[in-house]
Amino acid sequence: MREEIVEAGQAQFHERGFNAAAVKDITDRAGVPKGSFYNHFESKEALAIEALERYGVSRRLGDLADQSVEPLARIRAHFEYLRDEVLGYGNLRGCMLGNFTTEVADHNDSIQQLLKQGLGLWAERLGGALAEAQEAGSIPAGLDTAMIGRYLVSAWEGTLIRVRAERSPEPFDDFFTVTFDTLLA
Amino acid sequence: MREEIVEAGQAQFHERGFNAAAVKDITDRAGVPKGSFYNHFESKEALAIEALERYGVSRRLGDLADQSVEPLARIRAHFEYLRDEVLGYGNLRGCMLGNFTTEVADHNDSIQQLLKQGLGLWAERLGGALAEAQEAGSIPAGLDTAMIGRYLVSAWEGTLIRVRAERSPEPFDDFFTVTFDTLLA
DNA sequence: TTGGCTGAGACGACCGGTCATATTGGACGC
DNA sequence: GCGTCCAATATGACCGGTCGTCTCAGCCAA
Repeated sequence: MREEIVEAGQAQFHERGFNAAAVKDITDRAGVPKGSFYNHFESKEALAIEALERYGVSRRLGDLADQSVEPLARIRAHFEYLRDEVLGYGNLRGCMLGNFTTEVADHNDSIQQLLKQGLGLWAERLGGALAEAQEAGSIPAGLDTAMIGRYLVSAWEGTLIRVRAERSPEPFDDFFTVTFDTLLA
Repeated sequence: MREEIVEAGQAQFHERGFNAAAVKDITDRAGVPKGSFYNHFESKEALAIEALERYGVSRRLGDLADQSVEPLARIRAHFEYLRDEVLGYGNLRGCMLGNFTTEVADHNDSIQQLLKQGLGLWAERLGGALAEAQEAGSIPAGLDTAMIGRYLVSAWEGTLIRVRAERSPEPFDDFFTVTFDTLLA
């Protein structure tokens, strides 16, 4: 039962956002009685924290360190994976890390800390793969790879905002073209 | 009285987001009785739409077309203006366009349309200034300026997400350095 | 019988919106 | 200029609904 609640929670938070996703919506989706919720979670916030942690894992940051794939190709595949997920949602929902930052982070220190770590880790992993790409001579030698990694997190999160505003995958094209054909070329 | 409500609405929506900003919070902040609200606005959503339009105007996109300033300097000044505003909020709040996109756009077509237009206009203006900079020889000749304009909107919105997650202005440094010293250099 | 777990529904707070009544401002007539 | 009337606006209590959380009666296993 607990597992069903976590999955349902993640889906509802992702789809509606934290405030608009009611505990009742989550338990309905999980097919469990609403009263049972507090037998498993201390609060709605506690579930949100667990859902965010699960989401972070599903970003598959490990792929960015996969030595069997060329660094630049890894980075591209990573963003393609993320893009394809959003395409599967019909260009809705965005990224849970970005969504929660926007809706919750200013007012909730626990969640803000978690998001800071999550986004920071992602940027770091990107920076790592970029450094490898630089060593391999795939990207210009003068780039500060840690900084570019951070910039790409920004560019990606913003791309998702545009995808949602436009309800179109076209901003992804901008991201891939400018990132790989201009910035990293 | 109506003006007070609009200003209070904009402040509350910006600070708390659409769902968490109650009509009562807005009227309290405006110093008007709650019942008066519906004499001036049909609904909370109607106020949000007006607040968003006001916010769009306050982005001062006209500055991007100011012929008395060099194009690249205009662009930089434009982002510095936006950055300074966020610094004034203590690295909280983000951009209302991005915030509403994240929280509301998936579920509200009217607001989604408005946000699409708002972000699109901004990208277009940036693209225009970039094209001028390119003609002036300030940025590389091979760049697709319209696409870069769109990419910069993404990079900026994502930068604001990181600023909020980290509660730190450092992501702005990444933005300015990578944008002006790498991407447009 | 006892102890632990479960879950339906109660609880108090909050929400957007309504509406009967009160107040105000402007137009008109003297 | 002043008084009256009416339309417009203001007001705050109320409405029905939703919300996160908690409680306690019921159930089940040992």
